[in-house]
Amino acid sequence: MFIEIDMQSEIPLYTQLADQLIEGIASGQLKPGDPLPSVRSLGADLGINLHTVNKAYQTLKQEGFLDIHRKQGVIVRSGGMPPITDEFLRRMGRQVKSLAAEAAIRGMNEEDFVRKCTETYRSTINFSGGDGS
Amino acid sequence: MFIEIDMQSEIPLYTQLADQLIEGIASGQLKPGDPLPSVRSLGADLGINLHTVNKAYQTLKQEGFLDIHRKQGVIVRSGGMPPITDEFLRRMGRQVKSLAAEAAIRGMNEEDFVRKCTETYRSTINFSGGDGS
DNA sequence: TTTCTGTTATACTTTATATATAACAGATGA
DNA sequence: TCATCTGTTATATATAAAGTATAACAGAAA
Repeated sequence: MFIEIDMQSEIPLYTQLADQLIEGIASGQLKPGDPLPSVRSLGADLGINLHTVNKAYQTLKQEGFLDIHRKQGVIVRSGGMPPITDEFLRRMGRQVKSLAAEAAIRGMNEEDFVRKCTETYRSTINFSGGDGS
Repeated sequence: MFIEIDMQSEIPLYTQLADQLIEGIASGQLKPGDPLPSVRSLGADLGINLHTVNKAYQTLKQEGFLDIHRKQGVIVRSGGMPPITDEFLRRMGRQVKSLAAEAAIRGMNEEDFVRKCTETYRSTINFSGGDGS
């Protein structure tokens, strides 16, 4: 796996894990139907508890990014990803607003702010593992 | 004050307060040199403890957005706001990356994502209280 | 039957968040 | 001088979040 956990970070471990799984899906490193490691093996790999892994899995299952079957285990959802919701737009708006305010105070103008957001979006969805087939 | 605290939110109270003060500075509702309410009066106004207010004030003082003098009390920093730092760029990059990944998965393309960021930046720094003088 | 799976349950520790109360020293205004 | 307000510090408490540890269960697979 490509997951890297920073034990010194102030960001909760299960949040770091869930974020990186989301980013893996967005970048194409994880494709619909792809199996994920078991909570025990991934926990052992990352050096964290299986319940911490399970909390990340459950969160992403609840939000519709993962499916968990008795047979196949944990897989990336293959029946279509969740759409844009009002809840997501509100959450994105709140976080971007907070960042934009601090950026503006620090002297970052609209052009630079938007450029940074654009570049970040592109670097997030474009991963070298993708092929043009 | 224009501060509104949501007691039901999962976001810590001192974070809500600090965020809204930052947004007040960015929008021009709070200008350099402007005095802020005392920790006791603002706490009473918002219905929260003075230590919670103090934690928000201390955080913003530490980051360079506020000054606290024995005489003038708490005021918006008038000697120049903190610049763009590597730490800020990293933090912004991390948060935008997380949002961009989820947005892309949910079907929001680059154009819509960037538009939302642009509109949010503009609505953050443009406040009706500003005049063109 | 053994092994692996997700899941649930219980218990525990540590940290973060928030409040309550009190006290102190500097500054202010009557 | 005296009362009041300021930020600040200290102590204590309560609650929740985060993370770990251990165990057990039932379904599936070899």
